[in-house]
Amino acid sequence: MNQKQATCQHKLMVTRDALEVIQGKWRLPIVLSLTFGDKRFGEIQREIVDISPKMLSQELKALEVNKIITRTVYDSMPVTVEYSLTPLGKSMRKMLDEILDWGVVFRKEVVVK
Amino acid sequence: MNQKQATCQHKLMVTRDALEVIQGKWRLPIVLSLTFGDKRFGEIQREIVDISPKMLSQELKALEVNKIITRTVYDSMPVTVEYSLTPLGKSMRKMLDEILDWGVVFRKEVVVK
DNA sequence: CCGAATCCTGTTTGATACTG
DNA sequence: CAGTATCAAACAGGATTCGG
Repeated sequence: MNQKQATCQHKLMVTRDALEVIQGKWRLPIVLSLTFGDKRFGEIQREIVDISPKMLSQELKALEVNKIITRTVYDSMPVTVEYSLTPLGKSMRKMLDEILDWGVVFRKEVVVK
Repeated sequence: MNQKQATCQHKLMVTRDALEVIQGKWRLPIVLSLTFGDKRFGEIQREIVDISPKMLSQELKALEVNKIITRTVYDSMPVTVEYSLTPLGKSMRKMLDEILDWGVVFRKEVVVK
C-alpha cells in the first residue's frame, strides 16, 4: 500500500505534511486531551496547565482548519462550546500511542539519567 | 507496562518529553534520512533540499545531545564526518512509521482535497 | 568538503488585561 | 464561560562570511 514510492524523498514529503499538524508545543497535547473525551474550552485549559487562553484559542482554530477537531456551540446560558475529534482526529490514535511509547523510552534513557 | 499511570496528566508529560526531540521543522526529517543509512553532512544536505548548513549543523548537535545520533570524524584528507543513529535513534523507527502512515492519510483527506 | 561565527529578520509564544 | 486585544519577549530560520 505505502511501499511503492517508499523512497527517502517521498517519505520526507509526507513527513512534512504530518509535521504541519503535529508541530508546535500545544497541538499534540490538545489532541491527546481530546482522546479522553469531548471537552470544553475551560476544561482543556485546566488540563494543559500552562497554556494561555490565546494559544489555546489559536491552536484550536488551526486544528479545526485541518479537520482534526470540530467546534460545537450550544446556545445555553452561558454559552457552552465543545470540542471533539473528527474521524481524522481519531485516526491519530496509533501515531499518538507510538509517540507516547517512544517518549517513555526517551525519558528513561535521557531525561532522567 | 505503561498502563499503570496512564492518566491524561501523565500522558501529557511524556508527550512533552517526546516533543522536545520531535519538534521543529528539521529533526524528524534528519532522523528519517538517517534511517536509510549513515550519511555525511553534505549527503544529508543534498537530501533535505532546503535546509541551510547552519540549521543542519545546529539540529545535528541537538540530536547528538539527546543521544539520537552519533558523530564520527574520520581523519582522512579532507576530513570526513559521518552521522549515524544510536540504538535510541533506531528505536524511533516505529514512531516514525506511524507518523508517516498518518501523514499519508492526512494528505489524502486534507492536503490534496 | 564540513562546518563555525555573526548578524539580522519575521514568526511564535507568552503575560496581562479585558469583553459579550 | 469562552474567548480577544495588546504589547513584549523568545526563538526559528536565513544570508553571508570565514576557516581547517
